[in-house]
Amino acid sequence: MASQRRKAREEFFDRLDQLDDLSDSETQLDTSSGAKDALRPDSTRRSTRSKSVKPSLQKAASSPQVLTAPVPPVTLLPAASAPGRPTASLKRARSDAVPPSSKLKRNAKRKQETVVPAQALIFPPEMCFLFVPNRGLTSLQQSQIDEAEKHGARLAAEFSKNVTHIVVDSNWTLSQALEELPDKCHPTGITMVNWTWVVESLLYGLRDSDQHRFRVKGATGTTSLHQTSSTDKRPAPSTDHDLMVAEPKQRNVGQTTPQKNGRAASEADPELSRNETDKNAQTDDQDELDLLQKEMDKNDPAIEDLMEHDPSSKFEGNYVIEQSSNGNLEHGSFSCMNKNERNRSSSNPNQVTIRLLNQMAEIYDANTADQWRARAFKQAASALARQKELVATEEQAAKIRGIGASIAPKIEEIVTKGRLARLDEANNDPLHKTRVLFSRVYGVGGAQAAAWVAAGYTTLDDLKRYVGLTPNQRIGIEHFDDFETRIPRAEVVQHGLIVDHALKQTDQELKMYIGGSFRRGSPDSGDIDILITKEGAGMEQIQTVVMDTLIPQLKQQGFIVAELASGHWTDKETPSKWMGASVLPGQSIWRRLDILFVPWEELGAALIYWTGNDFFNRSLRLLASRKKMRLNQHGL
DNA sequence: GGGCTGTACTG
DNA sequence: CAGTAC
DNA sequence: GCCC
DNA sequence: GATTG
DNA sequence: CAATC
Repeated sequence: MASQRRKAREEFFDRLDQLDDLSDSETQLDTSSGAKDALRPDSTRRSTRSKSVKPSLQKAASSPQVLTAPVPPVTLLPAASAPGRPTASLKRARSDAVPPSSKLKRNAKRKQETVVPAQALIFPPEMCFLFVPNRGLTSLQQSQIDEAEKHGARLAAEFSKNVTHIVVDSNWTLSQALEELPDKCHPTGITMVNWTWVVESLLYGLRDSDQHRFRVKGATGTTSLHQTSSTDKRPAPSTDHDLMVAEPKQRNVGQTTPQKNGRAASEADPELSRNETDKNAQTDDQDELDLLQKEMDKNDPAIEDLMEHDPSSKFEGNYVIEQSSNGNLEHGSFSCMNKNERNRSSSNPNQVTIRLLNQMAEIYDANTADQWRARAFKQAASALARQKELVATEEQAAKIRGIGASIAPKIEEIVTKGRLARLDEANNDPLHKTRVLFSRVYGVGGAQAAAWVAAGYTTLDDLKRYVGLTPNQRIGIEHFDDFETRIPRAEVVQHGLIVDHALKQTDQELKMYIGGSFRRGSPDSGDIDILITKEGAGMEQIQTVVMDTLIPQLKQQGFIVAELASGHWTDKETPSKWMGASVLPGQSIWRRLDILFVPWEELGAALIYWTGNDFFNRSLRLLASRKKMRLNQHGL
């Protein structure tokens, strides 16, 4: 029986291994084999908790019957309408014993190389920096400059021949920066970079300045002002590969465990040719590879550590799950098994339809809290997003999986009339609009919104004045716009760097990853998801260090400005996440920041979860459950 | 008809 | 426990 | 609302 | 999908 | 096999 179980799990992973990338409505994920390997019980899963498995072997029925629990009675009070069905609680058999048997050598090796003496020289003596601006600096900037100096940076007080690098505040444009410089000086041949370059170099070793994100805003070339470097001819050269996340334009060339490939990678790794897809991009690929390689040779823990590497964590069986008989499962319909078609939303001919369908979903979310109907509309919209052609007729629409008898005619209606009566109806209803508005506040959902509307409130201001808001809701209202503003990818990095910096001061061994849409390669994100882990560490240790040291420090620094949820210790459970808000130095907009405490053992599963997206996770978990397994953020 | 992911935090 | 969020 |  | 007619 | 649950 135990072996059957094991086999099932093996198969589950094998299937996953066949995937090149994941389905995602917006972006493509470079499925890191890292995550998969991490989750995979290293091939020969020895009797995972098998004793605990045995007793409950009877049948799936022994596992939480909650699955069939009746929907609780719905009361008439608006606020109480349609509560979610209680979810099954898992029987958990947490194993904290059983140390990882085989650390991957890969990792061990990497480890070694990674350890850099604290005060290593980062900037070679021939470099000379001029910072722009070089007065009126924020304390953060000043300390960064100090730090740079400690690591070998030579500073110039003003422009001179000696200057090799002009470092411009990341928020400044090129023209702004030039005004700071003497007119006559023509910084030809001098490298212009933005501040990020220095910060990243400090944290991770000298960065290649010839990268997009180090460009001064408004500059055309990557580096030298008037030097037209031929490397800039291509429209979008290397972007983020040292971030090791989804490569926006082409298939990910780099291995997910690049450090292992060493030089050989660029030569004749069969893996690479397998990945080769775009003949025209050959040179680009080569260049990118070289760049990537350079980074790897320098082998900084680099941002690579921020997001992705091969953690070689291993999974410890956590759940007592049932293996009843069960035959084979056809899985033609799991979106988690599809590649992402990368149909850029901007170019999707069904754009309008998608938007309206999503609005329909919003209605059911906020108005009637009908999660299933809302879900159906969202899935239908998502299905349309995957179409390459305009879907104009009911017949066309009905063929698409996820679109049925009710939505199909709506699609035709939208395409022919440009509008949807049902939606107009709702939009003309001020009560509906107010409900939707209210439920957009952080901490307010459909039920609360409906209750407030029913009580006669119509504006956010009303709520502030007359309603007993929870602290979180108050923050949600105060920063309503902030929290709805998308976060540019570059800013996500900034937040990540600040956290990472503080992290390293706390304990060099702590590692962090940025997850969420950032990790999926999105050009912008709704919030910032950060996973913190440490080799060999458990949840308690990480939670403690983060809550006792990291968070207070970041608060004191003014970076963390709000705490929305931080959990509390109980007899049995250690808090596993922190949610709050952060602000970049010198800025005013608050960003939603989530920090997750991830035990080393669970890194793989945690990465899967926190990389998402929603649809992907749900699909993958559903797939697991059909196989009589359960997947969550802790493991399979 | 019955399922639709599975969990954590707040009040 | 319901509501909300991830 | 969709799917099985 | 299972049941029903 | 389609309609129904």
